[in-house]
Amino acid sequence: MSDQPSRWASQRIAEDLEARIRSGEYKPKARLPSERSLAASERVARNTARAALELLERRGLIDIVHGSGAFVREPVSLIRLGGQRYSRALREETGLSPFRAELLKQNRKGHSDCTRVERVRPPAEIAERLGLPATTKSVVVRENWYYVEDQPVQVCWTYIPVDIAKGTVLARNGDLGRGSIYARLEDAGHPIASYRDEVVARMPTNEEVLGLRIPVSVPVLDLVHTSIDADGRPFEVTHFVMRADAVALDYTISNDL
Amino acid sequence: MSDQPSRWASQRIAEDLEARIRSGEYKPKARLPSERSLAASERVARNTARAALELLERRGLIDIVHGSGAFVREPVSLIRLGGQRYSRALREETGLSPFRAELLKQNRKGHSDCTRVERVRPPAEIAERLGLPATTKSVVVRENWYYVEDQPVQVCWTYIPVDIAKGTVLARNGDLGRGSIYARLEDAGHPIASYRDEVVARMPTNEEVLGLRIPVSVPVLDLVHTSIDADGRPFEVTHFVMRADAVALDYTISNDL
DNA sequence: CAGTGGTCTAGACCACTCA
DNA sequence: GAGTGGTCTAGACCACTGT
Repeated sequence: MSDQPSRWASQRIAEDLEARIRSGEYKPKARLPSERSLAASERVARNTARAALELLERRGLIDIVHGSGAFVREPVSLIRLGGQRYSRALREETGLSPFRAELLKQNRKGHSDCTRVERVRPPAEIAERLGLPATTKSVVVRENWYYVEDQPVQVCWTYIPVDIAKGTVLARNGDLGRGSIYARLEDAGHPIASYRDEVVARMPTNEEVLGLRIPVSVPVLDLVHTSIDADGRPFEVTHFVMRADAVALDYTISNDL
Repeated sequence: MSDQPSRWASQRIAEDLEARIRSGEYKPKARLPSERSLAASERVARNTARAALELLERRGLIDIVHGSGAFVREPVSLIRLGGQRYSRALREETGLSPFRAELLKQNRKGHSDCTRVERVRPPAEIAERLGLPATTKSVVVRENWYYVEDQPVQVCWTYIPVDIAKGTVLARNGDLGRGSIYARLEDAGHPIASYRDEVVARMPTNEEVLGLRIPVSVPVLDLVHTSIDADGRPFEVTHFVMRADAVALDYTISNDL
């Protein structure tokens, strides 16, 4: 029935600690024994005790903090981003942005923060998806950070062609008003008729580890969203980076036979 | 302009090696110096040379093989799984399963392999999505492995209620014929009117590392697909696990306003 | 400043690969 | 069996956290 004891000391110690975490002996946020005390109590070298803790960190059970200790990670509950989050119905019902509407639907607390609105030369992948020539010098980019219960879970950059954003609130950093960005794009003559979401998963870059405060060993979802109007023309591209242990995607799609 | 040299020897050595990989000095599949020879040439302890190689492995640049050496990883090119892969049009045009139709569209070589067809007690999440009572004793499960250029990139388990599969080729391990599984489900009176895809990303389990031959440090996409018929009833659930460095998802969705 | 994790050394023995 | 990576020891010093 039960597994044979692991051949390796570091593995055995890690399994011991894991069992004690799962049993509740170490609760979320509790501090595990220090490397030195583990080494003494398990009668191994400090490096071996350390290796055991690193195994648990890589498996996502604990966070190790330099100078402070190893702590049981709090379980995060998934926020599901539904494929219907761009619908006008949801927007008009709540007056909220897609993210906040989704939070409300799931009865979760959170907020978002627009940290930057400026004109930049669009990255090649963005210009291509907006149907702009590669030589395009300038698009409006809006950077937004999203928080669930004060934890950063998602960051995105929304790119809008200058001729669409120019002279509107979309080009300024300020309150976007009822219905948020997609309502304003609709005001500007661009309702979302359809959209394309391209999704990959990967490990976070160093910047993302710092910015999203992601524990090492947590991957990110990298999503490029392209909004398309009734004429089939793309008018907005948003690049999302999301903590994969905090965000799930949920698409319901009618099958065009 | 350039970064200051890294404080740590292991980091510096890793950056050195990375530069030499990117410059083409070490080409894909090439073997890097052994830990012992690196240690000697860099005048560090073997553990330090080893730590440098582990950094590169975690970043996905090399694969370390016990007893053999450290090898530059070959870049994998993404296979994109489009949201239209379930459409009857694509199926009838090619006569292929969604995966193989997608491969054909992208002009890639690959194959799939049905390794198991049997009756099992459905996991709770599956029974729930199929709209079956939690007490359901038996559904048909079909396990399939998918390969691109002979590399395993995806495994899935398709669950079909017994009353739908019973007496059909769906309950047997054998050629499913033209159009594959969704054509046979349609024959059985269940065309896909819509479907729901639930996507998360996570690190692979140990079993998945072995089965999909995933390098450590590559996450997986975990997708639960539910097919729904014209009456709004689910009739098939497939649980996919995909190598995230080999598979991307691509949904084009018409926005119901 | 005491205690924590982070990196490193110079060895040892074990497990695996490949000719 | 020679050479590779995998684990471990028993130390050392450095960097960071908190009181």
